Amino acid sequence: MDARAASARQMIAIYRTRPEGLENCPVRNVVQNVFGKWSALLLMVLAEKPYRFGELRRLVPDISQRMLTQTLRDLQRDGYVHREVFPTKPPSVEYSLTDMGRSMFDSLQHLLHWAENNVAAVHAARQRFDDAEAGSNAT
Amino acid sequence: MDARAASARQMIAIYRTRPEGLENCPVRNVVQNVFGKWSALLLMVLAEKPYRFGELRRLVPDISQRMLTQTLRDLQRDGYVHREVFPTKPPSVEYSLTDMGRSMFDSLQHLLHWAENNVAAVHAARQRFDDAEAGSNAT
DNA sequence: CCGTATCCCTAATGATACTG
DNA sequence: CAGTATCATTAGGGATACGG
Repeated sequence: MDARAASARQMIAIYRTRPEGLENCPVRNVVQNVFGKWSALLLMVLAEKPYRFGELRRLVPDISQRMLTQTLRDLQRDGYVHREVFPTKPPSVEYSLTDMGRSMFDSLQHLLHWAENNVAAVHAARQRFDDAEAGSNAT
Repeated sequence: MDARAASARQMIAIYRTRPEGLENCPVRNVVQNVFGKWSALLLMVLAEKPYRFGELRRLVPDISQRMLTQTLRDLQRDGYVHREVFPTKPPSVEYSLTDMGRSMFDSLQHLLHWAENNVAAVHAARQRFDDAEAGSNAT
């Protein structure tokens, strides 16, 4: 608790110390890009093993081709994903995590596991909140 | 390395097994709400200690009042934040992390720290990517 | 002081069609 | 098979003014 507080204080210090800190904040610069609608999901899939473009599409059935391309590109740009083109006919492209991607994913894991183990609790909290809200809105 | 793959496979299994899995996926249901533009930042601040509404505004100077209210409300709804109203005149409101919030934040921490320690590497990766792109676009 | 309501604008996403 | 381009839609977010 004091460890957490100290750690938190240190991080927000970076953020709020100087005006440019707002732009250089790791949370905004780094974390934000992992928090896109599809990023975490794709990282999870790629953490299992490398996959081809079409395979990823099938594994994440509700992503559009547009967002798949774009998200992979963003992840590649930040250095998490490696893109390898095989000059077959027709060409195939394989995506895999880089060392940096694996390193980052290991840190992200903790949160993913927490989520897995606490979906029910979060849903319950929402339920309570919504019920209380409905109650206070009633006459 | 196989631990990661196994863990990842298990998680995406949950996600892709059944159609309703798409909606019940912890990543979407839980993690997504921590990944909003301001959520992680506010959690960091509140992890240090409880704060009043106005204090939070000052600590995160570039958030609008609207988004501060809304983000706090969302975090409260999911059970991470407790909202306590003190009937002073004028009223003051204190926000603090709940036990669940602290538990979740501990898991999020890992990622935040990774980001802190790797901002430079991520920026470097982006630079390389953009340079390579510019190169291939040139004649 | 805290929160809400409104208006408005931009960025994010999806659907669809087309190319190497 | 992978990827791009275009269009249309929506959700996210900022500014401002008002209310308890």
